[in-house]
Amino acid sequence: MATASQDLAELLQRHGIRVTTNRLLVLQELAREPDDATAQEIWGRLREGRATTGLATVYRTLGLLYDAGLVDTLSHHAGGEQCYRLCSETHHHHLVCDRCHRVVEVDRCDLEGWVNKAAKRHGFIATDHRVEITGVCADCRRSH
Amino acid sequence: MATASQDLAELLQRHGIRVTTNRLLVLQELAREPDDATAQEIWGRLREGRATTGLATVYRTLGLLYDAGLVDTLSHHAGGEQCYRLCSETHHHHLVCDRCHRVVEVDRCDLEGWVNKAAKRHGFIATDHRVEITGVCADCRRSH
DNA sequence: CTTCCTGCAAAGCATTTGCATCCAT
DNA sequence: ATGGATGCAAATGCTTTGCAGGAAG
Repeated sequence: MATASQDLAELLQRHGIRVTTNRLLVLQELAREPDDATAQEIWGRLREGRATTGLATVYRTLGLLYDAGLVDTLSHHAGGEQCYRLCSETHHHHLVCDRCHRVVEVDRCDLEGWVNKAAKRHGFIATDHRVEITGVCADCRRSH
Repeated sequence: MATASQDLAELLQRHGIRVTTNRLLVLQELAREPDDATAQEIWGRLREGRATTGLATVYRTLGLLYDAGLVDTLSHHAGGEQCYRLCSETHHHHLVCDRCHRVVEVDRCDLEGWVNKAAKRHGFIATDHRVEITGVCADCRRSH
């Protein structure tokens, strides 16, 4: 049986990214929790452990993972810190809770038709699209 | 007949924003061209004219206009400079050209049904949504 | 007159980069 | 071996803030 760490290593290799201790640590941190995290948060958590990883390395790694399409970035607080989040490698959208900032992926996307029509109406040819739905999640609704 | 400048002044007043020379200048600059602009670009253009407006004032003004819902912000280059753009005050979405970065508003949005269904599927109650379609505009397609 | 606005310079903060060293392949 | 990865510190660049003087109601 493959360990989680081996899975992550393979994930990197599959994307032509050299496997290093730091990269696995960052990836593990991203995989650990469903919520998103800033570069500085991830760095903080690594330092709490025995890791000596530098902040610059965390940024470099996140950039790499982003280019490979393994993480999404969301900017909750416009202009502030960027949030990173491990994501599925297929087309999907985001559902963000206004209160707790939890992010959930919406997988089934059947908007291609609508998107193409809207684009065409303005002379565009659509190549991609991105939807972000904001609202209140079940937990937050219940707890108030 | 009302001048453009008077229209802009009324726009500010209607939103409870004090009318000042600088604010009108920034608003005029935003209104002048359909493409979006960064704070620094706007500042540069004002300085090319006779204005002595400070960069800080441009930022303060844009923040004000944003809070009032008069401008949208887009961040093309994640983490880089923020782009501002005068927008209609009603619900709409964006169509962004990958090549020239032109932004067009998509007004008719009939996605509420889809959005609510997607949110409900994950236990959310949707309060808002935001769609960004990327593609290639007619001009860019023609010129290549 | 009083409150808010503005310009300037300085501060703040997230992110990037230079470089010597170290590690993966 | 050798090219890429890393830690650290310094640099960068966007944005915000403090403050004294100026404009709007």
